[in-house]
Amino acid sequence: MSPRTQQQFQEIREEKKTLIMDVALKHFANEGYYKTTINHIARHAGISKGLIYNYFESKESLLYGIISRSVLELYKYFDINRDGYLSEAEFEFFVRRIAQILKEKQTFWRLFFQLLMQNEVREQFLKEFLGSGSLLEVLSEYKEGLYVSDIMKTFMNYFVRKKDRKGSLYDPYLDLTMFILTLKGFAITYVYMNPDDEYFEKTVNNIIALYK
Amino acid sequence: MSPRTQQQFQEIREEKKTLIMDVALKHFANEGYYKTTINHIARHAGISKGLIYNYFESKESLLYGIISRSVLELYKYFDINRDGYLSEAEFEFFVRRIAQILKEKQTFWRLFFQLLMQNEVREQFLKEFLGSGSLLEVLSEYKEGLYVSDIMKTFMNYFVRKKDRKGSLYDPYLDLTMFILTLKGFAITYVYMNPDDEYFEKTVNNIIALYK
Amino acid sequence: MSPRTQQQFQEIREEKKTLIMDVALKHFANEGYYKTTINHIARHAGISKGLIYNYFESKESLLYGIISRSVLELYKYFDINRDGYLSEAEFEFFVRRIAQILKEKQTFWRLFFQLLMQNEVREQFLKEFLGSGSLLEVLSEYKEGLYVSDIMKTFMNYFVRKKDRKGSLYDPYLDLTMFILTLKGFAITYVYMNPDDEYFEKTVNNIIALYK
Amino acid sequence: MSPRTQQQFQEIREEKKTLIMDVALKHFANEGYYKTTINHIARHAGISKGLIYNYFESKESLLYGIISRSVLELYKYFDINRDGYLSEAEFEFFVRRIAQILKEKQTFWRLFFQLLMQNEVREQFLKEFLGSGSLLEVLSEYKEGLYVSDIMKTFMNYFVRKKDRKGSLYDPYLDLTMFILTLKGFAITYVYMNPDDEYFEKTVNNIIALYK
DNA sequence: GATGAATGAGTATTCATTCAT
DNA sequence: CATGAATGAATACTCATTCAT
Repeated sequence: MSPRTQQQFQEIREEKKTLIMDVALKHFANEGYYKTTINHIARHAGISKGLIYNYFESKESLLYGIISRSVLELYKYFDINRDGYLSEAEFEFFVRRIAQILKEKQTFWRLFFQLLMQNEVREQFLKEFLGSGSLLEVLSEYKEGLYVSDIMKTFMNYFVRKKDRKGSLYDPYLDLTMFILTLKGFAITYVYMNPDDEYFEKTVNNIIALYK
Repeated sequence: MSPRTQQQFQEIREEKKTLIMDVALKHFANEGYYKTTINHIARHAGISKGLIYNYFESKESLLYGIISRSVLELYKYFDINRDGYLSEAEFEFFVRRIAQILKEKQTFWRLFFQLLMQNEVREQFLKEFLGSGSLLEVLSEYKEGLYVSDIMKTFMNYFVRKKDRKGSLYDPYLDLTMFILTLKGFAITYVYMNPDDEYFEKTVNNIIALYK
Repeated sequence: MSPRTQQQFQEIREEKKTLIMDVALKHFANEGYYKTTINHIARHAGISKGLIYNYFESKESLLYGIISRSVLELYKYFDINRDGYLSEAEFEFFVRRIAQILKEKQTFWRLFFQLLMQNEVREQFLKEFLGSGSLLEVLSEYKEGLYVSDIMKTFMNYFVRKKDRKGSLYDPYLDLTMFILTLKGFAITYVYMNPDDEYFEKTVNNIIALYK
Repeated sequence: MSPRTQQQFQEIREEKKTLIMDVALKHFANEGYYKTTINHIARHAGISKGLIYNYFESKESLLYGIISRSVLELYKYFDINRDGYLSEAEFEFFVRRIAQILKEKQTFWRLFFQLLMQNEVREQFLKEFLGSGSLLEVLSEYKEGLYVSDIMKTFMNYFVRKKDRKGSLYDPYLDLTMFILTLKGFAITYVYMNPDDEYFEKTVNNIIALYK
């Protein structure tokens, strides 16, 4: 009979928020943001329409919430060393890590690429979430100037160093471009496929072999 | 003052249809299919809402019309020989052709990838347009069984033949996968960039060098 | 540590009720009844939404509570003698009293006039609160028949008696109408102005001079 | 079978806009702006919800449309001479005119006072519609400095001139304040009453007698 | 063929009210 | 007594589509 404590309320809030975001992500990713109605999300989450608005200001802010959450998780999962130096081993680790995250968060990546393909959303989206240097940058675009972000500088540095091994004809910028473009192709290919496909691993190995 | 002939009518019809599709494509690609209203299209095409329905049954069929038209054009532009044999020269030509089409039809490709990223649309879309073998298949997915389409068979054949040159450790299926995945990454990278970028050509050459 | 007595509980209840009504009045008056949400009131009162429903059955009954309270206060503040006789001194006192109450309860009067201006609310409102004769009647309307309420009879009586002084051409009903109408104009003018305006007092004196 | 001309469309638009505004005004004035739903208006106008949005951007802009229209009409009906001079005859004419407009546009005035009584609306409303000097200013407030508007200056001038007749003790500013306040009381009294009331005319005459 | 007024089903959003704790 | 999560009916607004002219 005693009222719920502040903490209990907090827990309920967190759980419900998570539930809503999980369900929404699934449907946004599969049916598309516009085709997914708030009603639909509520029904599949087993809650009322109104409750969603208790936790999120609008459909759009729900979308932002989902992305923010995933971006934060990405940072935790995946923090490249910021000294700007990437060893070959680290390079390989990086690629494998991306592949792994792609598997684990396949649904999020579907949403990510979906938004990325919409010109209008794209602009705002990139500005909002790619400011601080991240894996997302690698998989989206790197338009702003010349690889300004930390992660891009780190990679550039890595490919420049390869020049010593590869000879003077080697164009590190081209190799970087090719690497990122290949990574993107890889991501987009497997984001809609069963990642247990035997060629998933083979492809990863091949990319590493090509650009290490 | 003489009444228009049947053919003149036909021409007017075709012109109007083209106008509508051009305007619609531009807005679908840039603002997104859902965010683009029929009203918007009509206003920008300088015609009335009703007229659009004179030429297209629905918004969706307008979308289909646009895609069909482009697919048809693709066939004209780009018809790989159907004997299933692809020489090295033809392979190179094929890649350069894709790059060129990407440049010329950049807007269409933006729409294409946008739709491809939406799971639900994707299914129906692929079934509708990829049945008869085409470049689209290469840039989308090749889920249905094992490369059933003609074009895919042709490519598979090409990469299998490479085995003679590359030795028995060479996995033609992996190479094909890598090639297509790279092509996809290339397409997605440049679909939103200025194609006059100097690295556009360099990248094309590199892809050819890697997979020829 | 001793359990609270019945009376203490009662006092707490009264305090909370007062708090809620005070906050609600302020917001109803300033932002309008419809634009003011229960949530808003709760937040500004530093309590929970639910608690409001512990004290008031509904938003509407909260409104009624506020008005009832003010009406009761008005009676306390301001009880015209019921013998139906109003001396000139009493008349003057009455007008000054109204001006004073207008100053002190400015917020309530804002709410009062707001409700009065809504035809639908108006009907019900007037029936509910003006039945027993009150200052409110003077400042709202006096439609029901011919001045049936006590206070109106008293005033009518006052103006009729003035006829002796003013001569036979004098129309006491017209003078009463003018007096009340002027009072209303006065109220509505100052309900939104700073009542420390120097013309506030001057106007009061003028009204008294005109209708005493 | 020939399509409608541009002018026919224009006429339809005007008619429908008028219809919608008429119906909306009636309900806004009687049931209140917030209690009146778009659905309600549509049903009573015998049209669909959607059509209202074909003519007005939002519920609020419908309200603004209604007010603008009436304000424009007021200007046409009622244009005080701008030379700043008001003869006694013109003064009388002015008061009678107001009374007449009050009768003719009773519904509008109900809406007007309703909005005026809502603090929040009030501010924006006054700024929007009272800037250029008008009857509305007289019946609302005259807060901005010292009667800056033309119409107010004209009146001030009128009352100042009265000083010659009334003697040096006469306070023209007080008299103006009283006049306007009385006018307001008059308006508010009759805006909800049957204007055929015999005292309507008598009151008008009395106001003229008092302040001419 | 061409127009744009008209429709209505659908969508996001709000908010008074309830109720388990 | 007190809390705020939860509900759902109601509301403003959108937009593809129809159709009379």
